[in-house]
Amino acid sequence: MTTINDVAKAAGVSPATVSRVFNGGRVTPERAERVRRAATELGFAPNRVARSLRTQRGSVIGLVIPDIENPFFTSLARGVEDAAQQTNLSVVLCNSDGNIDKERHYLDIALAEQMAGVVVAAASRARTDLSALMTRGMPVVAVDRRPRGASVDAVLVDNQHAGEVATEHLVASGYRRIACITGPRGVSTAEDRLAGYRGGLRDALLARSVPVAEVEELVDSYIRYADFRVEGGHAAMADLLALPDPPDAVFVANNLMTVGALQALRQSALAPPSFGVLSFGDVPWAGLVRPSLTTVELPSYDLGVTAAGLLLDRIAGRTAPLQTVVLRTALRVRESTAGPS
Amino acid sequence: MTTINDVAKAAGVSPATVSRVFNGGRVTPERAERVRRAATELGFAPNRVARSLRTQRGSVIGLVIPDIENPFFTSLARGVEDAAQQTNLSVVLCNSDGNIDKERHYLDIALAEQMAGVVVAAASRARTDLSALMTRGMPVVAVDRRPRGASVDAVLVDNQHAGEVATEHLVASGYRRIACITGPRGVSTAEDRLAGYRGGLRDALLARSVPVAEVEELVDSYIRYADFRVEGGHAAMADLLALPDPPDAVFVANNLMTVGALQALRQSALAPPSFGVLSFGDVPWAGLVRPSLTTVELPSYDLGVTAAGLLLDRIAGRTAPLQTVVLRTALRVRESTAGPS
DNA sequence: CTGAAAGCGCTAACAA
DNA sequence: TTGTTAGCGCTTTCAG
Repeated sequence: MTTINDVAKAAGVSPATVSRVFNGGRVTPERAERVRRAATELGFAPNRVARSLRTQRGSVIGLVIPDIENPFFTSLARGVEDAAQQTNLSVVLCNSDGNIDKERHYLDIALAEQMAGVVVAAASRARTDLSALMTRGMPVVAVDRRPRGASVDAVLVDNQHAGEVATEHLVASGYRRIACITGPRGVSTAEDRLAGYRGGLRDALLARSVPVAEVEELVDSYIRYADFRVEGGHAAMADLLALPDPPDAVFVANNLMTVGALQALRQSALAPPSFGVLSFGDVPWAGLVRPSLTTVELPSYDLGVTAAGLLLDRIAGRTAPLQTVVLRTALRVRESTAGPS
Repeated sequence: MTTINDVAKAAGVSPATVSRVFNGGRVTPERAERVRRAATELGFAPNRVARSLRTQRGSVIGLVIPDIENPFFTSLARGVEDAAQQTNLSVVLCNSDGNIDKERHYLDIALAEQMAGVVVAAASRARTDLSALMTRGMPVVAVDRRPRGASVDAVLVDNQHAGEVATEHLVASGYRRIACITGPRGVSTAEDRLAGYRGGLRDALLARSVPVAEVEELVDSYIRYADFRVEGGHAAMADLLALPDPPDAVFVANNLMTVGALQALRQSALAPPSFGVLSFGDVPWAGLVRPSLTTVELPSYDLGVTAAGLLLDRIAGRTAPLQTVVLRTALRVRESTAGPS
């Protein structure tokens, strides 16, 4: 392995000068040129590990997400990677599986590895603990969810608003008994999307002059909490269909659960659009299924790019006050919510 | 940041002893206990960067793939990550986009970062150059494609055999004019799948007593080379449909192009299974589209696990001769190839 | 502008 | 078994 010393010797300068050439220090053009030539000749590339040790700052950022196989995070990851690449930073992929312990393990590694920073889609809003990173001054940006009480930059989507818009769309399409399958209790994204659903549906019921007293009970009876996974969506849908007065449409709070819900519907010989289905979170194949699927499109790639951008700024030393960026969603209407009958 | 020295001081031992405690060296239980206690009290975690510099071997492996957004690689990546995690190695994600230069850049970083090893799905069989890594003794495992002339362990699937099986299935289902959309010329996976198609179809035609002289020409006329991407699949399918005697079924050599092909079919008001569609490479939604999609299922997750396993063995010092592991595919028959009529 | 020298935190000989 | 010592390759004062 050729080191900075080899290059220095070959170019007839000191190691310090070589270092300066590679880090934008002031060196006379003539010597700089000599150094550069020697470097290419010897096939020299600075040893990042040594540099990291010396500067106490690595050239790697961590990306902690629940699961890269969820298309939402796949795309987010790609955004982070593309943005990081611009600044010559590498991305370490960490799948937490929504498991608090696994997540903590990765955060510890981020510290031990002296990573330059971390982008984290927290496993839990309440229990994810970023304080160790903060204490050591490691830049952190939260995406999708912001851990409670953590003072970090965050990039989010307006879940509640999107949930409301989605529900209103189902109402407007003529569905009357609209159910909601949301994520685990206590997970902010799940709660927010549910809140949007609640708001949208409550308004609709009141407009239909359902007595105020009955509204809450009616709304509640059509809500199921699941786990943001395929199986959970399946079980919840099956449960809803077993109701004495089953729903005629469902707002599913994430893409994975939508897959499960569709399976359950099929097993009951039900299909959109006579049974309305609206998925929160796009899936790559939404336009291909027959009928095509109406979705709330999340800007997952941009979420990644934006989060990485914020992180890179912090790494570069920006000291501005904390920011929260909220990216907008878009309701993409397709066939699965064309209306009953 | 607490260092090994702080712990040593607190425990009343030498830094070397602390190091040994954390690396399985021989230390009397009593002192080891004292060290461990001091370590937890001080919240000490060994600095991986310093260790990497000292040992010349990092605790990070590189994963170089064309694109994490391709579900095949998503799943492969997850497999690699899961396997690496077992050994406390982290995975750096590198998307080459099939671009030779981007790929080389990442391989250079692997060197500079002193990564413990690299799993690579080469951008090009002919042009991907692993020699720099080999020279420096960095363990490398190839997945999916094996760069020409590189002496590395490899984990592959039997593309040709799978292509043959797929084609035979289309024949058996009653389709008569079976086309093939494959990947770029010179890409081994594309060529192998095509070879399988050729073999399968040739046999079928001969069995149908088509004159030997005509067979090759017939087969060739239904072959299109595309780029393994959605757009390419779309264009190729459109082109095939414009033929005077258009095909009645198509074998598409990867999942992305299948999406494009399906779009093109839809635009021509054609649909499976009257027009047979068989995709090489599974897609998460294959069972959900209507009609559901017959696919050659690739063991992408296991490909990742196996490759990482091989790599970890090498990192651990295995010196056994080079291995090539071929994982088997499975034809998953669904509705899209139920037959014409 | 340039070079000498001092480590960053850790591990691996070598001695004891 | 334990401690001492000498770096891994780089950056960064501090003199010159």
